[in-house]
Amino acid sequence: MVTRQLRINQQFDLDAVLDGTQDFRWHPLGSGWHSGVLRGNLIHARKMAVGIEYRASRDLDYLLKGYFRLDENIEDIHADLSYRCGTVAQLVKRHPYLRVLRQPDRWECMVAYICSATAKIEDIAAKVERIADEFGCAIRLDGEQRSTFPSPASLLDAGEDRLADLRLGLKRHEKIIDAAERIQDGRLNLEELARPEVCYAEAKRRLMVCKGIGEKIADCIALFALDKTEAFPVDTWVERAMAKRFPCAEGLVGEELVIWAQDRFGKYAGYANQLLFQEEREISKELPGGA
DNA sequence: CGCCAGGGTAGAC
DNA sequence: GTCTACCATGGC
Repeated sequence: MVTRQLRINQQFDLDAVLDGTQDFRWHPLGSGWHSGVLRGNLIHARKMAVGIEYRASRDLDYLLKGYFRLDENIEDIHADLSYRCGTVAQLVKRHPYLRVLRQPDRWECMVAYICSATAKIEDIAAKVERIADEFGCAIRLDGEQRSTFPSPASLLDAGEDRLADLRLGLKRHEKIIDAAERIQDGRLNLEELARPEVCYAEAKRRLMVCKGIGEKIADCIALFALDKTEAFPVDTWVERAMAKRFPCAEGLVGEELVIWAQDRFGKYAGYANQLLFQEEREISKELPGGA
């Protein structure tokens, strides 16, 4: 067991980062602590003045640096986005600590977003947790027990019926099994798609072959798990946010809107996407029912 | 009880 | 190409 401080030499706020809802496997523990599962590691973390403090079974500094994208300079990205778009410049000021996570378990991320269609955030988290608790391995830390996320092989082993018993809704068990089979037999290789040589469009195309993965979910996986920062997932929130702020993009649907956004926001369109998403969510929290 | 919540798909026109 | 019903589940 280790307790470590990870010093972060750039603007960073763990609470704000985890308030973004890209990774569904974090929940609050009280007293500012958060519990999460990263690549099979149970971790307890809290915000510090100059970074974070965490407890885990081993040193996770390297893993966390990748996860939080500390290898890139967020200020440069903010500057680029702000130069390209005044509207996004305002959003950067309002959400300076928002980050796009690079999720280390690509498979888990894929399953999580397959579970995301027409579900509320808490429901998605609950579904992912149910899958882990049922088919993953128990892991413990300081009296808390959670579960690793099961591999494709583990889920195939368990079988579609047992997955269906979890009541994931919208025939998600079929879609998850289909994805697991593709990974298992090599038709789909997430590690390869994550390589920089594989471009965004190609990665997205390969993902969309899978059952239950359309434009939006493919973009989520590409952005959060495959390191394609130009991915631009258009859900109902982003659609609303865009309609309000970019009347000139009115009428664009599906891929047309994605291309428009990438043209305007550039290589880090995904960051602009998350800023729009976060802002829209906060607005709706403040004014329930407001258009 | 009716409504809605991070979409995707097949079938109809 | 665009529109529609349907897919399930839980919470309010």
